[in-house]
Amino acid sequence: MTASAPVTARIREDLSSGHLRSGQKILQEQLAARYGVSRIPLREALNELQAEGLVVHEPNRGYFVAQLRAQDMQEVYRLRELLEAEAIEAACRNLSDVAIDRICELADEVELALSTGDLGAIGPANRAFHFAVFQASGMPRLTRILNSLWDATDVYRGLYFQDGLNHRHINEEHAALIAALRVRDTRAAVAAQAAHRERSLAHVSNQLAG
Amino acid sequence: MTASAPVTARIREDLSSGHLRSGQKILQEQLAARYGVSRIPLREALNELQAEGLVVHEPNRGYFVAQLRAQDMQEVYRLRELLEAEAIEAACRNLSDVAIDRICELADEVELALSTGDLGAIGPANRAFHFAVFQASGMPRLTRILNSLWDATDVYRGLYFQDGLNHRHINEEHAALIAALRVRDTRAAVAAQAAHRERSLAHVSNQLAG
DNA sequence: CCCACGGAATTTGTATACAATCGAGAGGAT
DNA sequence: ATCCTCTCGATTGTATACAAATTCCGTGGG
Repeated sequence: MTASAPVTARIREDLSSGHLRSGQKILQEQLAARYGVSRIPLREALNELQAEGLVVHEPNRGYFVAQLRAQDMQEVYRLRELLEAEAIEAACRNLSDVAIDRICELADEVELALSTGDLGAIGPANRAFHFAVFQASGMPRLTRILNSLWDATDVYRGLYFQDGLNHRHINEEHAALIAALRVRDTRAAVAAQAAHRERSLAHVSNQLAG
Repeated sequence: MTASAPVTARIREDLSSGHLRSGQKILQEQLAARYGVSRIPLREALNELQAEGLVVHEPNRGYFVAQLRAQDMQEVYRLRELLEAEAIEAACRNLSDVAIDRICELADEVELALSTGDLGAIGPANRAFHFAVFQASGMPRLTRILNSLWDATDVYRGLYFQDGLNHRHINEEHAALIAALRVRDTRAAVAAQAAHRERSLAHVSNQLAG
């Protein structure tokens, strides 16, 4: 999709900024006008978001913003726990040394973005890093599902990176993951990813509560 | 979607019948004419199928039938293994006795469809049975992902039910699953589901090889 | 003989226009 | 007064129409 990809991104922004509120009905014409496109690419974007569970669709009634409760959040993280472990185990079997070097570079980019405070770049850099690992699993469906799960909570993760207290932990945990991958210590790699995820979950849970 | 739901079903048929072949480019106008609709609901259907991995989309180049290899099949079944175990464990915690009775009825419907040889009804009945269990997990995203994984291989499962030799196994395995659920024996329930799935995988693998 | 280039034709992506459906609100019956 | 029904407005879903992109094929050059 050429026009619908930017639209998808803008809907995500409106979701995280609160312009689109939980449970609210989505007026297609109005949103399309807001984004300066017609209803057709908007609907394409909404369908994509529906696959991620961010909006729901009822035939002849339209799209609604999904209501994310703490329970949903826990489900997403539980699924991530299962699937990321699988991805990392497979990646450990597949990763070449040069691929690990590449992943290391991506971690450096995250560190750079964190230190310079380039808020817009942190999220994408972090995602690029983690998904370089996931993709190494050689399991494209798994990677796609994980993408979808990350998207489902991305909305709430924005503020996580802004809190400077987290920066050191993030870099340390990334380093631990890479170290484990280098020596093909599957268990340690899975554990590093788990610790990383738990911290994120804790933050997002607070976010949702507050 | 009102018009695109039937279209999705017809694309699935064309996929399983071989009218749409692996890797083939999809000509939207041609397919839309074949189904007697415009390109818009067709595209909605294709997007849904893309989320399931049955077709792939390249911007400004169009949709292509995904190429399923044995490796992809194994990925799908591995993911099912992980996720169905999770779903059944959660279901074991949630299921009430009356809910189990309902599931039992669904198993009876499968048995009925098998014995009467109502080929069109077996697949949906079987799915209704298994997803009644999955839904009891109370994890809507998990259920949706499983749906998507089942859809991805449904195309190849058609012939599985037609082979009368499988009927007895299917009924026995369903009964074993229900029995385990009744006494909340999580491990046995997961094992029953696993045995059921393995048999299906074996059949589908042969299918793909031949 | 092979490769690169350019333009026409096909095909995709999007905007506009129209038909079908849903829901709110007025009006009347019980 | 409350509930039901019907109508009208608003909104969705789909068809048609048009612009942008890509692919294919023929031509010219190396």
